[in-house]
Amino acid sequence: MPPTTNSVPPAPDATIPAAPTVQFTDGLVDVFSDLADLFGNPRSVGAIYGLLFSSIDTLTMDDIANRLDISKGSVSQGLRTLEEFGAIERQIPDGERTARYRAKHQLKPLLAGFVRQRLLPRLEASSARLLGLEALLEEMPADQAREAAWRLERAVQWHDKARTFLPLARKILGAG
Amino acid sequence: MPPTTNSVPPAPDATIPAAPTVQFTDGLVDVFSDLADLFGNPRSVGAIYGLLFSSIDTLTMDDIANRLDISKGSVSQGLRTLEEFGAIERQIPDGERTARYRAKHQLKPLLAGFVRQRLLPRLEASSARLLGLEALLEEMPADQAREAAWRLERAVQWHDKARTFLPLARKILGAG
DNA sequence: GCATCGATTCAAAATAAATTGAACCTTGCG
DNA sequence: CGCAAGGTTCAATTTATTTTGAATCGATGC
Repeated sequence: MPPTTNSVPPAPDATIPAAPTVQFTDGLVDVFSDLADLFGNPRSVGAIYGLLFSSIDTLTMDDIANRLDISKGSVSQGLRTLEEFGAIERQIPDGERTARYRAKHQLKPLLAGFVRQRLLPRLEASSARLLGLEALLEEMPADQAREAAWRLERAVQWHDKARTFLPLARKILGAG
Repeated sequence: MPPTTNSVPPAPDATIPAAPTVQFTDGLVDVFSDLADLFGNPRSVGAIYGLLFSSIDTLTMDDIANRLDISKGSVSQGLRTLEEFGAIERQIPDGERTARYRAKHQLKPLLAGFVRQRLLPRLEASSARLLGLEALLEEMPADQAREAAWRLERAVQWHDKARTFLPLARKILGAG
């Protein structure tokens, strides 16, 4: 065994106690990855949020990429998404050049941002499409038009209900 | 032009009026495909529901596969999903062998089925995972454990809130 | 029994989505 | 300026999901 090796030998007393903390973070990262996936977001977005959520200190892009073992590109995109949602905060300490990130630990911003950025736009696109179908009713034979009309109305009602419901949901859930 | 051709020549007066009705159905199929996708289901599931939703008559598997131009396999799977959600009804008329399907035109069964079949199981899996992390707290250094504990509690609270909220949402939305 | 029709299954193919990483901006500083 | 560090973009790749369709199942009637 060469005495001049560069490798860092395991320092039993110092490093072993860290393992549960690492596992804990990994667990939260996994849970948030699953949640992101459940709601139609890339798992990496959830992973980044989970890591920030579990971190005491603020983290840089490189910290995140290294810890999660994903590319800087993914981290950049994921952080952008989370910032658009309003789920995290960016800060650049005075005199430094690299940005540091922290998670907001409330549910409300995350939820509200997700609803605003992802859900509502698509719901509204569907609503608009439905309204466009109304014009067809006049061109249809009368008997078919009658049947079509109430189906269309039903679908429009759903959309309206969903659109008015989402802000309400934010309020009910948002207290956490 | 051979007078004995088999091809069906367009009968202007009879077929042209049908076009708007076809367009109408296509429109609903598209909208429901988008909604299915928005909620993490295959587009074909939405397309099938949209077609049934817009149809006056009940349809068979073959009707659906032909009209949407998708394989019987996809239709079989999509119909199963929709039946599990409770969004459609299957019936086999007396003396016939092929099943016929109709959409339930209420939002409630569709929503409730989706929540029960897709959302809750995954939320509960996450909750269980979080509880498993509690055991790690005891093995962590005290200062880290304190920080970890309230983060974990926060995440658990979200899950609990979401789980109790979903049935409520069903009630509020379900009236349509 | 056995032949047929309707329906389901699931491995393979096609398609869609996420991730990578190298090229490219942008900013701050000498 | 010109350089370098930090960050972003996006075409190419990898990975995940959906769809297909041939094989199979199961029920019905002969």
